[in-house]
Amino acid sequence: MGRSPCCEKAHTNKGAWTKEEDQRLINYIRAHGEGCWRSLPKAAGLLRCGKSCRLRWINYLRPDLKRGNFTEEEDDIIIKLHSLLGNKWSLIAGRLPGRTDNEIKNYWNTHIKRKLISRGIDPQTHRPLNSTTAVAVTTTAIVGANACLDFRNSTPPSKESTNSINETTNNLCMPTKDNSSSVHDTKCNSTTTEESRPTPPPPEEENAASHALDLELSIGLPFQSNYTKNASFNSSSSAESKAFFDFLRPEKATPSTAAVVVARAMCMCWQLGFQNQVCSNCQSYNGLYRSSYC
DNA sequence: AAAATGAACAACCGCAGATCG
DNA sequence: TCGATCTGCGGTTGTTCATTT
Repeated sequence: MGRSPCCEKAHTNKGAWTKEEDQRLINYIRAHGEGCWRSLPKAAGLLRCGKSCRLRWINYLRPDLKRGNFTEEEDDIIIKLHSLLGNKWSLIAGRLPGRTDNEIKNYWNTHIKRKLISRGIDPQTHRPLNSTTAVAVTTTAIVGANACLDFRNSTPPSKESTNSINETTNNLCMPTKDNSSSVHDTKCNSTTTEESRPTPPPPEEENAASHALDLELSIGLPFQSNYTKNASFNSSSSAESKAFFDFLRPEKATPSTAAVVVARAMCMCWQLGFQNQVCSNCQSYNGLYRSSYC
């Protein structure tokens, strides 16, 4: 069957945009707003594919873009979010106002990757480069546990996994003083097996992962919002898993969805900025409940 | 000064999910 | 319910600029 091409390729320009093309696109969007990228080129008098127009606008012409170098703080946020989300550039970009997914992706590939490697950290796994065995074992363990909160998988949580998340929510926790534990220590109080514990990373990784960084992913909402108080959470609710993914998209997230999601997926230690100490509840440094709860 | 090399960034491509009729 | 279409995402490629030899 196959799909029709997004545009008539024979009559479209490719390559770098000219100033005139940029101006036409800006003028059109100012007058008519975004939307219907397919018909936009013709309407705006551009010999470009709709996708190309969209990309140009989003990555380069949008007025709210923040150009210029990334700050150290942005670096830390990107690293932290990447460790949670993987290559979900659009989600990461959603947490960095003024930055685009493409920009972050490029920046990751050209700067941060190298930075992490020079620190002896695998940029994909965020673990020490020489601990591949431990990583493999850990990964297996997590997958075996249905990876209930594996953000690196773009598939929304299954009903079962959402259930698991529910069971671990609203538990206030405070960090322990166990500073001897590693960043990724998995002293899970349930079924995590001994062999699933990863090798403790070197102190350097702690910096890289920036555990002390409070990203305010909770948007500062209290747990006891009306939603969280009153809603009878049906763990198999698709609305809830939708809320989770909406949360990761700021333009879609509402205060209620954010509160719900944070309450369900993140431990309180995350919100309180205790990520530099192992938490007695979630048993991790990153505020994420371990998959062993699943 | 010129060529070679590497880094940075813009843009393209193909795919998957969402939406609509 | 299903197919067609649209949109957005992530990976990859191509081009430009800077640095090194």
